[in-house]
Amino acid sequence: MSADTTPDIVLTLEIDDPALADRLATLLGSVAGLRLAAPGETAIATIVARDPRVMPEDIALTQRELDVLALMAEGASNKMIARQLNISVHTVKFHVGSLLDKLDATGRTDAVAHAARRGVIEL
Amino acid sequence: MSADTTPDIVLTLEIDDPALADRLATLLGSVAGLRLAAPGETAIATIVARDPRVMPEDIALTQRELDVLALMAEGASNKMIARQLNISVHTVKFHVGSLLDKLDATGRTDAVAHAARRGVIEL
DNA sequence: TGCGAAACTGGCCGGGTGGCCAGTCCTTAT
DNA sequence: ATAAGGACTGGCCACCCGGCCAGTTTCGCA
Repeated sequence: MSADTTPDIVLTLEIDDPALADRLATLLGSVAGLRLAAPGETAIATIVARDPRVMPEDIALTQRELDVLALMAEGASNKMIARQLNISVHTVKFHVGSLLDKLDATGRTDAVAHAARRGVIEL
Repeated sequence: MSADTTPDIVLTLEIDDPALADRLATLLGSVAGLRLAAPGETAIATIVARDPRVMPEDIALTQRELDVLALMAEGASNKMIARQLNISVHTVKFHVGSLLDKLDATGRTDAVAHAARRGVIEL
């Protein structure tokens, strides 16, 4: 019955590696001031550790490609991107084409999805 | 010089609320077996707590819209989606149109990005 | 029993998209 | 000097996308 005004910090684990999840659960279980969420309970924060399987190969994108990619993720059309970056629509298409190649995507939607998955961009 | 075979679990914090980040950093700092990552160091896991800003209002999507949305996120064209779901391209466009409305998106790329942000789909 | 919502389909059309070709300029590496 | 790669631009063209119109069927709910 402490008079502590702040309740425990409730955490959830989203960890692919079972062994790591176990170690963390054990370590955190004995820390006063925080605890793991009960089933169904909504946590205030989440500990994530995804399999870094496909991560290692980070695609080498040029700065300009990253510029275009970011605007693509915002749903911008080639025309809008061209205006934003002060370049021609043709140049935008050129960069988009390069992105489709490097990201192994079939279209701009696929490119954004792939980039997000690989952590190249943040949605 | 302990003979412990397992090194510390290295964590990073990605927390919007500075106060919460502080509390967590303090709590975790005194736990043996884990520590926060040094600047530039790559962590094995990340503790995330995003502002639950737009989260509360979960968009009401029909099952069919979810089907279409999932395939859109895979970069599928309307034609491919139509074949997958055994419906006509017109029907696909119909559902895509509904998705653009509900997700307040300007195009399919934007729709997928919005859906991913709102947790409607997982990339 | 009627009414709305969801799912489905068609035609039409302007504008967007992506692929292909070719070319220039500039900077860095060999 | 001589590549080599990045950024940039143009034209051309088949195809896709999204918006508009209109229509049918099926289901559950009042």
